[in-house]
Amino acid sequence: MTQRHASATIIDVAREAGVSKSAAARVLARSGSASPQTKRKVLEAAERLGYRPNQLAKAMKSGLTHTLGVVLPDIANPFFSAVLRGFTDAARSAGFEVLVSNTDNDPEIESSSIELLAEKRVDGIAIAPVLQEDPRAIARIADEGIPVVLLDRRLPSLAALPLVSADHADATAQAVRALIDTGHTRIALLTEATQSLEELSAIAAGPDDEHFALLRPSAQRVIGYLRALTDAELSADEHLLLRSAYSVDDAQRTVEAFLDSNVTATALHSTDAALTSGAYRALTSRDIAVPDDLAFIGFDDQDWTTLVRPTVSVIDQPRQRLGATAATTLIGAIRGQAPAAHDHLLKASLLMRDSVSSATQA
Amino acid sequence: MTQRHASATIIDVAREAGVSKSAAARVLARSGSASPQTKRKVLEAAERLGYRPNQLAKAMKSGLTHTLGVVLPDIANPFFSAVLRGFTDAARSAGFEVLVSNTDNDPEIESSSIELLAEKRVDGIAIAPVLQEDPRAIARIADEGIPVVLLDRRLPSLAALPLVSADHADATAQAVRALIDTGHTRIALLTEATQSLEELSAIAAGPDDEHFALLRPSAQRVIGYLRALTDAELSADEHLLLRSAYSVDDAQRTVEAFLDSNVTATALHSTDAALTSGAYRALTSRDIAVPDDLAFIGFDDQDWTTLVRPTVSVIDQPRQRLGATAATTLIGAIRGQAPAAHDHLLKASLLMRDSVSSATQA
DNA sequence: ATGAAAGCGCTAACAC
DNA sequence: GTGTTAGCGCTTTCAT
Repeated sequence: MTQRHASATIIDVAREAGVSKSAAARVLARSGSASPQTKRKVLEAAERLGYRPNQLAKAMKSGLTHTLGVVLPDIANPFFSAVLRGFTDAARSAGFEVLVSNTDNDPEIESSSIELLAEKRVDGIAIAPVLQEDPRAIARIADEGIPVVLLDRRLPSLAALPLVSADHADATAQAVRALIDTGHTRIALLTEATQSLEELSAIAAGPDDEHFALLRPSAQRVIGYLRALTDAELSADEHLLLRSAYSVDDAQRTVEAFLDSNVTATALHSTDAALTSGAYRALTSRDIAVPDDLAFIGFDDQDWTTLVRPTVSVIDQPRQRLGATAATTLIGAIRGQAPAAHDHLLKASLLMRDSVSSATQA
Repeated sequence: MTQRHASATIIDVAREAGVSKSAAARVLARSGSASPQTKRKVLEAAERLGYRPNQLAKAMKSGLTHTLGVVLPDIANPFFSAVLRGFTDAARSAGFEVLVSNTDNDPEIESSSIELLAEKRVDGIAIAPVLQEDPRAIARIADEGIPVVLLDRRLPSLAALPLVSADHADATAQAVRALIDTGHTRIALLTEATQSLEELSAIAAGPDDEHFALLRPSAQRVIGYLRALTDAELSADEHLLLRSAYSVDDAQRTVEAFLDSNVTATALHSTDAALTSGAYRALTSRDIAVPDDLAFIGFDDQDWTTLVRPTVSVIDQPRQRLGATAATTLIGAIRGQAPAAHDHLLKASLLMRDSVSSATQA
């Protein structure tokens, strides 16, 4: 059976059916008209030959590949793999395939990936951009009119592009509010943000303007923290802002140092997945009784959070929905629809579990 | 700046440079020869116009898209997302892009995905096939000469296709041997396999023949268990084979029922990721002291296994390497190289942690 | 060294 | 209703 490659073309089908190329094309693409006879002959010939339309040729004619590109830092990361899942599902149900790229947060790889996707003529691209100064590859394709949507984060020079992300400030605010509601007033926040408390406080006091919109997710989350405190008439304390790099180990060290210090807090919220793992390790290594000595709310619904005891309360981002929204936004743009909104900020939700006691405490 | 779509073509470049289409083509593809002058003029024109080669057109001519397809049950599953990561990395460094599809273990979706990938003329396809009777879509593309490699599992009717997977039998044997070495003789095995102990024992007693090769991963793992027992002159006990569906909840129920029964065991090994989570939950819910009351070895190096106390020993499959091997095998086949081996069975490794006591026990 | 022209598989006017 | 033809962007003989 092993026949050599080269599947039948529309010409082969036409010959086999004894009709012209265009007659065959019309039947196969169900466009134009054809007599029942022709239709039958063509369909049978196609069946017999195992005809399979060549989408490359179609794309050359139509200018549409029905393929979307998605550029992510690391698809092995649970957050992005869930986003990708949502993205591919939404794409598929709209008749699009998905070309994926990893960047490992390397600007070089990012731009070459984007360039390649553009050469393959994808109809649109979703990008969780590397946080860098000069994302010229992104700017270029956007300039050329290829639909682009930003995922999870925005870059200052790319303010014009639509964004799909979680509402980072609200996410953290939810966690902090929940802690305040259960009686906590000394709430530590583990963050990747590097801005000073003054700087962040100034932005938190203002509206959600451009200044705010251009902050990284980590900084926006701190803003949510500060606003929740302010709403409850609590004041922020520099010593409760624990700074860590995006790394489990660094987060663990940071939290351990905090626990070993004489700064007191009754609750801790960590603002991303890696920080949450690191913080949890620190709590374990220092034998902290959770929630009695310290209440804890993590970030992202990682599977271990319900495997450990006590189970860990978390802020859960709608990961698959983020991906799906990015895909549908892109597809809308491809179809020439005016976007319903420039940005899509999806709300995260708080999953309350045992690492926060429900009882109000002193 | 927002100019309308349609990037410059080679004709535009030729005109801008004042040379013929073919001259421009030769320079841009660095094939054939061209005078230094022509070269310079063309390159400058291309630069000025922001020329970007159209890979669709190239593919139409060459018959090669430099795109690989990969069809997986669920890319949000950590095992497959790691495999995908390895796959895309290897593909990219060989100059290939990757088109992904999820099947959700639905045969319909699988075949339509494969069909679509074939229509897009991918150069090769890696598939972790849905376990079903009649994978005709796979058989068809393989018959047509499109390079195909199977990932993680093989289907009876697809014995001719190359396979890249972990050495499942060896993986479980490693775990069981380690338990035996620390003094255990009553070792329970949590498995998805549904075959009877007799049937499996018969296969375990034989060589790694076709019969063995066509078993599902879960059954191959049981074979490894049986062989490790035999090697240590221990006999298998039906009661120690705990059967569960592929689901955390079912695994938890199964293990709880076992713990509540009067069957005794001093060690437990769970043979895939979901079963491991479920088993761990059961151990927690029944307050089993690990490793003192029961030693435990899980499957797949999930991140929670080092977050819980005691940390959980696991069998770790080389996930990214599986993906990378699939990609390189495929690319080799595309380039017409005879495969180094029909199958690639990669060894898993045992990560010894605290859920097994190092001391030999009675 | 360079240009003209054919063709990859398909679609869409346009005639008949 | 059906066939002829041009052309999407590129590569590649083949002359010149």
